[in-house]
Amino acid sequence: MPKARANAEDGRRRRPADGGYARGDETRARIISAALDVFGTHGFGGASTRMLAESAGVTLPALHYYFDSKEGVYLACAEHIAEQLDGRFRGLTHDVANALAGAPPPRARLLDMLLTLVDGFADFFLGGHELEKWVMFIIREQAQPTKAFDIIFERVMQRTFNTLATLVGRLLERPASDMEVRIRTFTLIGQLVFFRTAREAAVRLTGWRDFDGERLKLVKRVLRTQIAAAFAPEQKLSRRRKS
Amino acid sequence: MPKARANAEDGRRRRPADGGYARGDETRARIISAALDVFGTHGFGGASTRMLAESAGVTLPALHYYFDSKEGVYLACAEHIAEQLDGRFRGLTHDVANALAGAPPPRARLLDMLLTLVDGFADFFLGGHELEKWVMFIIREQAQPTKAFDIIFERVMQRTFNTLATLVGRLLERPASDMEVRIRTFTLIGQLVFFRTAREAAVRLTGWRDFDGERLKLVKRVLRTQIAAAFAPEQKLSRRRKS
DNA sequence: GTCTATAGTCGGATAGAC
DNA sequence: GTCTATCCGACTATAGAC
Repeated sequence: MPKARANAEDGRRRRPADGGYARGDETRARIISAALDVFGTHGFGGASTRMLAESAGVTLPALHYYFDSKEGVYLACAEHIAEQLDGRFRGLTHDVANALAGAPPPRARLLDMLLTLVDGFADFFLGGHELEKWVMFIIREQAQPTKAFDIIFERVMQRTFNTLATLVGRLLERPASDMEVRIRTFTLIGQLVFFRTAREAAVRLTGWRDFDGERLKLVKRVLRTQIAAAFAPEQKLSRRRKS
Repeated sequence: MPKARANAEDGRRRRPADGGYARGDETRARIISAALDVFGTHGFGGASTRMLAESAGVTLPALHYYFDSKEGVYLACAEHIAEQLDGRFRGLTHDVANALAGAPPPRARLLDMLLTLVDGFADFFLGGHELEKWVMFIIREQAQPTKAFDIIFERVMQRTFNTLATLVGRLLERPASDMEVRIRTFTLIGQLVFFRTAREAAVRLTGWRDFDGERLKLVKRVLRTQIAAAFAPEQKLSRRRKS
């Protein structure tokens, strides 16, 4: 895939020295917004600069003016995704992170927080926001990670996962670093994300066209049931102890 | 992505009329084998015919001799994947399908079958076979399905999913067509597949390099625990009844 | 059946006018 | 900052010798 660039600022062109965020910034934003869509749908290799330009309603050289190269546009997309996801997920995990930092909440409260969190993630992953193409962007990066993956992983995934793992850990009375805790956290997320990564299969297997309204409610109910069962006190953990 | 072709046999060139599977069939197989790797890694757009040819150790025109076009190679890959997956999954689900066709097995036996099945799927999705690149091939198709997705869906996914759903349905005392049953089946698979689709994230979050040996055992143990809990008799289903 | 050579197209990127 | 026009390399695909 793309060659690394020798110069400057993640492929983004430096702003002119006279300073000031001129009208061009709106164009810049429009390019990124369109590129998210195009890259998300076709991938880096499948998207052409001409597609990107047309989709953004700008001419081809505009792309190279605002971003040094196609890769520059791509990385700018990754940064945009990281920024937006970070904001969104921070909103979801904010209360949990606070609660976990303070006095240990009772078990019922912990489970409640987890269920609420999963509910929020379900809205995010199953609903049809503008954000939906981003997931494919990220999934593709997992097949062959570029700098874009580093950006998103370090700025969003790591923190969000650790918050979740800490919560799961509390429920299992183990630290967030425990591997069993981390695996369980991972499978938990997997249940949700699969509706997005295997969306076409999901659509065909359910006969649904989307996952909104009542359908979303059904999915959430199933998830709650399963998670509540998985974290039922008697079922706390499997036999083996680590140390 | 690729334009549909007007002619012949899923893009595969008809064999010469003198019949006979000459030496060329070995070349053909080598091309497909290499192409699976290249398409799996780079996607359709990201892969070039030159890559395909070099990787297979053939010259460029050989590609067009055996397959009409780049798309022909791609579709042949899809057929290969469908064929192999079908074989593999039939092996896994064979006993289950038989058991479900006969006299209703006791509940404990049903759960046991489900756990065994999940074990088998875990080996498949987490282990590092030759088959590993295929998953990315399929995941990409979910973003923007082409004929390749139809091939794989109809030949493998549908049947495998329905077997699983039937089993899950029995455990929940509902038909395989019930939406709650299908959703639960879907989340079940999601837990497994996520280790492959989000492999890079999984690797970074666990610090593991692969999911073999003891690590695979840990993942399997976690899955068994969770599934057993989710299908515990008391936890049979959520409140609502359908009809 | 397999090659070399090449046609024809489209890709990313740039020059230079305005 | 934004455009038209264009370069040039890489791409898919084919023609035609062997």
